[in-house]
Amino acid sequence: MNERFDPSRADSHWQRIWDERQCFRADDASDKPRSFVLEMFPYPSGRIHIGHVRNYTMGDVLARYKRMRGHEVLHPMGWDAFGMPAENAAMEKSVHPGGWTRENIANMKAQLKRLGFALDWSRELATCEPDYYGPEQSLFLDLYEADLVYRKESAVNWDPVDQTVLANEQVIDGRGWRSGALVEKRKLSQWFLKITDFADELLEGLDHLKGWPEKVRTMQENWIGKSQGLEFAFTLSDGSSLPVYSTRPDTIFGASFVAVAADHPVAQGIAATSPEALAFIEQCRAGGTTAAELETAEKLGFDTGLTATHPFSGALLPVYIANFVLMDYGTGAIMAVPGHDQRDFEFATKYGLPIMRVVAASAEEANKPFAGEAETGEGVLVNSDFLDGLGVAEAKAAVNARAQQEGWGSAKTQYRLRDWGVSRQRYWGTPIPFIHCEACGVVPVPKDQLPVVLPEDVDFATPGNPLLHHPTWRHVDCPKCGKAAERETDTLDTFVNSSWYFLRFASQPDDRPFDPAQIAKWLPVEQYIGGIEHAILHLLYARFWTRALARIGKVDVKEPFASLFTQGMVTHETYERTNPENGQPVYYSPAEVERTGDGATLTEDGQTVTVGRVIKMSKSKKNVVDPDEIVATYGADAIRWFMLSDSPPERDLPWSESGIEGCGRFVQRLWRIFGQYDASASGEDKPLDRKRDQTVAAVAEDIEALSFNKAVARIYELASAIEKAQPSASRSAAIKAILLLVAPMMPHIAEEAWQAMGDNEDGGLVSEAPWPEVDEALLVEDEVTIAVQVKGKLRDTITVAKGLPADELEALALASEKVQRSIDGAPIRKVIVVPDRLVNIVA
RNA sequence: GCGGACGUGGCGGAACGGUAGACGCAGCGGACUUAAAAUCCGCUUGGGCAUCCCAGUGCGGGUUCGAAUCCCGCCGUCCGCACCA
Repeated sequence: MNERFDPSRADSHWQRIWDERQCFRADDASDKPRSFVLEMFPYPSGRIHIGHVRNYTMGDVLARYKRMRGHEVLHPMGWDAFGMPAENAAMEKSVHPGGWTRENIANMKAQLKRLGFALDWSRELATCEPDYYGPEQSLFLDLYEADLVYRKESAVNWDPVDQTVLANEQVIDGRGWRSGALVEKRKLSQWFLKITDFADELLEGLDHLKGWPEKVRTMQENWIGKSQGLEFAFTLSDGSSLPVYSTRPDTIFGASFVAVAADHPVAQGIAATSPEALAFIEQCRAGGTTAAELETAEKLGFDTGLTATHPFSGALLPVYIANFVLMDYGTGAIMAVPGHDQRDFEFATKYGLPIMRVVAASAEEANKPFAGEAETGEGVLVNSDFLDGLGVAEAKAAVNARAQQEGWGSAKTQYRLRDWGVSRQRYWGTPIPFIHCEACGVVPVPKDQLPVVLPEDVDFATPGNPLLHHPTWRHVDCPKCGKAAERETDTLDTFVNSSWYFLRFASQPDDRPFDPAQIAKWLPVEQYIGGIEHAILHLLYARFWTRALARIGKVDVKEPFASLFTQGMVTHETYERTNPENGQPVYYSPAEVERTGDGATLTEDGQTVTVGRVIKMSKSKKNVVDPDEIVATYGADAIRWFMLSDSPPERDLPWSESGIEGCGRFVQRLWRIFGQYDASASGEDKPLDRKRDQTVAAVAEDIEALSFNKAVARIYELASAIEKAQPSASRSAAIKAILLLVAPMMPHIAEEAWQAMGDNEDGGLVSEAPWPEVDEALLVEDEVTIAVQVKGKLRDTITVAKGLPADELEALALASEKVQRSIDGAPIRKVIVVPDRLVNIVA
């Protein structure tokens, strides 16, 4: 063996061998147990970033490990290739989105290959290709036939200067990001998927997703937001009826005003005759639209002059237009109970409206004043007529019953979840396969005419959707009547693309989206790994899409991902100086900076730069490192090892230059250990045998739990034990074992050493070798070290045979000189003995 | 504002309610070398500067023979958000 391991040669060598032998192709016909390991596929932005490397390394270790455990592993890769950045590039650099995207894919694929991932590239897919989005169109038509797709009016952000629809993120302070023009709300007829039909199913299904993090399930549960409440109508002073929804009907006697959303018909009606009301509504629309902005914004209202009659007391409650009421939830109108809802409390305080107590800790506290905030907890009803003395739950039931009985309201289950709007007024997406005919209306494209292919000859110089002003593409004959008609020019939300790609990975026939028999074999995905930012939307949409396909009999699986793991971000410290001219920070990249002990200097001028906080790597802060450069310097195994070391995978991983250097050193250290392998060595080293098998068993457990940092620590320990050992058959066995343990993590050096050891007669690869067997008997220690405490404080430790009875342990503990000194003659009151663990003497 | 999580050495972190700080990084000392790199050995929570003891897991309480771990109340940091009526 050479003295040093040379990754620049070995990496590409083994990557080529794996390719040639098609080591990682999944066999659909295999009768082995199956493992579908999947990481969220990347958007082809152009370069792999460190976060991808972390994500794919974790999946790769699991995939390679499962293969060693005798599983048939499906570990595919593809490209989430539709989306806005390609169109932005087209506008900025005059390149075609398709060309730009495909070039990025080629670059990133080469980068992934250099990292040595065990991927089945034969199943590679890109969502921007007709062989992917064509089948998607066909599935969309299936859902349409099943009445799960419909059209309705919905508002979009319209940039009047760029003549284009903007995404929320393109609206900055109410203005278009490019034009700077004030954004208008425009109503368009758009396509929706009936995800709300599945609200209960999706909620219910969360209970069975045992392999999902609790926090993600909670987030989805809150997102779906099932609530039980009362929908009832107020009679207004103009004679009309105003339906409201409340989850706290028990507090109805505490209602002191009624509020409607700015977009509510009542508000619109008032605005028609009141310029002040109109101005107020405009003001509400101008403000921020996110929850955080709205919740922290000052509560504002406009008194409409109308009143609403309280259904029980007959009191006349003022009706306000309020900026904190949402048109999208419930009926867009509320009964406001300031005493028991914080938002209502703030509003009532501002506008001097009554704040009444209707829930109290006890009847005696019926008139206790409020301590500056609403009380939303449990209690008994007070000041509430026939409800007095009831608990909150009973009172809700009583009010609901009365409303039902008297015919002015009824109990209702409400969901926060809204239907999924999938229309995008953009070019670079899946064309929605419909045709608009003046005579026949909206007509689906017949399946034998799919795919509806995006035209390549498009013009980005003209503002707006290129599909709209393409000279010929839109114009088709109606499939029904044959007269001239027009294609739908909206494309599908890219979340549709990612809602079924895992199905296409499992099966990709030419003539249909997938073969259900293959889906049944591979799905659900055994382990899905990706960023927490997808906790709600992507994961909920994928769950919905799968369930929708199951409902219409296309697949036999309801939940696509059996286990989910959400990884942390990769972070790095920042380097900055303050620009003396404008006081703004100027950031420097790690490559421009030299780290010196506590501080850092800019290489260019040798002057110091401030070492800033450790934050998520981002281009704007320049605290990024390029995986390619790391691979070129240290090799793929070192960067993979770094991704797995130290930080638990669900937490953030701080990147550091010294950390990757340490990983590079460990690669060489391993190489020296491998070099000590001697197949002919003899002699037994029992403690090393035990350490070896304990490590093998523990690392297996750690990998299955995705606790890679712990597995890494154990491998370090075994490495140290091997280095301290004398040559023996045991040492050679331990070296072989550690090679197999690191093989899923550092496959290149593992292959190189496997070959160099030369006792794999058939010339097999370590990538095809089985995981080492463990002698269960060796795992059991025969000696244990026991803690001896006096009054809970450690005073001594004693090493004894494992399984020693309690009375003997107690005697040994009391015999300890240190213990006797600590007891100092005090009477012993109690002795707690935990066999094989500790003795605690209470004196 | 609401929801979710997390607080352990200089840093990343280990630790079924049972020896806190495994393992890695950084640092210090030493060996090897003409020298450097590489490598190897040792030390590394704080304090009293004793093989001994005291304190110590964000802060304050509590449960327990025993708490980083369980409970209550604070403080701080991070993440998500579509006002959930």
